Amino acid sequence: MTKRTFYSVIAILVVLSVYSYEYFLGEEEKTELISKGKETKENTNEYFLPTSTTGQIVHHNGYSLSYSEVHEQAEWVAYELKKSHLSKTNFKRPYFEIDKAVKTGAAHWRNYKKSGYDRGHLCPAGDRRYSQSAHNETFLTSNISPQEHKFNSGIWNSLEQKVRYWARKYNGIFVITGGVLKGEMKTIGDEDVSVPNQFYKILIDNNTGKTKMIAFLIPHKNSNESLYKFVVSVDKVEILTGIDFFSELEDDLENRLETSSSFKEWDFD
DNA sequence: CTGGAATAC
DNA sequence: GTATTCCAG
Repeated sequence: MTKRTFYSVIAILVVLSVYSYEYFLGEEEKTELISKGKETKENTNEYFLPTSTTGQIVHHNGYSLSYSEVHEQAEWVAYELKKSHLSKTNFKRPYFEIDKAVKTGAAHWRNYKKSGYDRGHLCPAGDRRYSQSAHNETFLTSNISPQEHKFNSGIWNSLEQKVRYWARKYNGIFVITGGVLKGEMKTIGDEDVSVPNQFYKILIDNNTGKTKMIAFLIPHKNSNESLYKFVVSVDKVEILTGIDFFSELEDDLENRLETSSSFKEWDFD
């Protein structure tokens, strides 16, 4: 065996062992890895979790979130939307449940009843249609924020559909989304759930060889303007929210990508 | 797709 | 609270 062949065999063994190790991991152990932020894989966007300003990160199978007890909703929800996740299966909408994984107690859906606001999904049900459990998991009150119906079914819905389009086109993307929980906000319900004045969505594509990201910041009202008009730099969202995104990226790359508000790499159709 | 609400049990 | 049916952006 030549030296070169020997090293090739070693390389193959290493790759195989990594994959088999992961294969045999239970969900709990995977969650462990995620929370420690040590999971890195090739050809995937998984696990770009932002920092938490509230100190309460919760991991579900289909998404992770950072819960703000003060505002009774997540400051961010993060998940990977793989190409393979895209499905047209039509599940019946379940009832919203209180997220028991939120130790401080997530809000009850009653806060939203007759409030005039939608229970707006942060991780959309439409992104988790690959299994019944993944779909139902999005119906936790830690995954919703009060949204005007015209906003939710309008421009926000358009953005969510664009995300699915990009996930299909770019072979999966990683999504971070939430309301901007700052400043004066209206509240609804007995638990005073804050109504954000703006919502953001940040996408990173680490699959197509060249890492690219894009951020949207949209006022909480419907708009007929084109989506690209709401593109901002990731830095702007960081300044607004106090959340640090993509800190695991190499500093130069992080800095270069986060200061940019260019969207030329993203096909808007 | 995104959702609410009325009604009956 | 759950299930069904009907409704709107």
